Amino acid sequence: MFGSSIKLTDRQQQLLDYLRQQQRDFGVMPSTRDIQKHFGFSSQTAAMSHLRALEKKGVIQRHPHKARAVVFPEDLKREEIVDVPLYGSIAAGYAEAQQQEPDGSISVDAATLGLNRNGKAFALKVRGESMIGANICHGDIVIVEVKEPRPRDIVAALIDGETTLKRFVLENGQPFLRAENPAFPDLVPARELVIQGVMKTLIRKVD
Amino acid sequence: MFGSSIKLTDRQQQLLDYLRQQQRDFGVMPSTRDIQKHFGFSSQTAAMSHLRALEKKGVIQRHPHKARAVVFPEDLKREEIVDVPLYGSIAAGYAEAQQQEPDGSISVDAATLGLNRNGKAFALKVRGESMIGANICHGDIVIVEVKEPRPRDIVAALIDGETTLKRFVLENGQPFLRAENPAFPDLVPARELVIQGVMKTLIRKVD
DNA sequence: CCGAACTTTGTTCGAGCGAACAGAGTTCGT
DNA sequence: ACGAACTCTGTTCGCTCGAACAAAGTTCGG
Repeated sequence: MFGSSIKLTDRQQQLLDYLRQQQRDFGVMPSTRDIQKHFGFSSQTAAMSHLRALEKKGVIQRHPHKARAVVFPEDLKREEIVDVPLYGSIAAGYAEAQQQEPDGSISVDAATLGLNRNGKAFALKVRGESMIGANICHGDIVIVEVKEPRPRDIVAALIDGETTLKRFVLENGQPFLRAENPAFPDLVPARELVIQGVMKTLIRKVD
Repeated sequence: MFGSSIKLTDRQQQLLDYLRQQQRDFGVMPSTRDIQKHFGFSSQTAAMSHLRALEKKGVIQRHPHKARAVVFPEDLKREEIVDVPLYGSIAAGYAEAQQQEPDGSISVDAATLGLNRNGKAFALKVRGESMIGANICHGDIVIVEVKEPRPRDIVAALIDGETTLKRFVLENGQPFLRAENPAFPDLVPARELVIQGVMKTLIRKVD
């Protein structure tokens, strides 16, 4: 992408990997003494020199006179990340509070998701082809924000004790759900319509 | 989701927001003395107590006896995040090295993307309906990994000085590109076929 | 072969920083 | 009105940690 392609020494690469691993595993950067011990240096100065070298090559940034103050530049440029729990399916009874165990988690920056940290959201794995007319396929992952739907929104709704994706339609003051597939009938709610949220984003992984 | 719903005091929320903001802006956590100064406390102990309270409520974790060692639990559970540059379009001549300025950036965890830090990738905004048969719409964002395509892969290819998305097909030893839309003809390469990468993931934002 | 960059040693200094303790004012629910 | 939780003060102790300096061994390209 740019000038970061200045080559690193073997040792410098090792140090960088160590920094990254520590940050991932503990969330905190090692001090120069931590580095010294990990690499078996007899002096912190060795660690210091390497950090200085890495900083000169632009792969890290440092805040002078602050402890454990090594930063990766890419982390600074990054937007805020939000974590969305992924449910393979949502069982009945958990319509309001998602108290189930997630099947995993999806972490994306808020900007591409169109969400903020406050808005509750979850991800749902699509089953079946009932929304194929909206180009939503079996196996796709849909990010759903918990909020009131507007007409024509695609929503996650609780039907027969199972969450499915449908389009929310309002005709003559009567709300109902419509599949985007001629093979599926409209669904007029028997009693009440349990809408769990509104689709905001779609993610599809190809093999 | 779980017990993190223990309510925070106003002051505790302010402190948490401050921690988050500092981490975003500088990549480093504030020390107790930084907190003290920021809130105008006359003693660090106030900061200490609040940190302890936040830790007890589970919204932060701390590494005892380490400097600036406050961690957000969600950051620890999170998978590795990779940043993918987004290009609205890729002009000719930049087929190999993406030396253009990105129109933005997408940050997603590696697991969701199916990529690792090493593999080069970029994101592309889809224009037109030529892949509608594969349920890829105008306006979708496609993550493309730079690598050799296998037959039947969907690829980003350079055609007439512009990058487009097509299916890579191999028939009788002859490679060509096929749109997933009957209104578009097959594209047999005049001279050579410039494949920029293979589609790995699709992201669609709905209004 | 010579020098530049990389790598490591050994030591000292002083500010950074978490931790602890005793005490007290404030808010809020019951 | 009583207590619990929240909030803040003032101070001291001692490890943590970055920084600096002088020196030298190692690797490697030209």
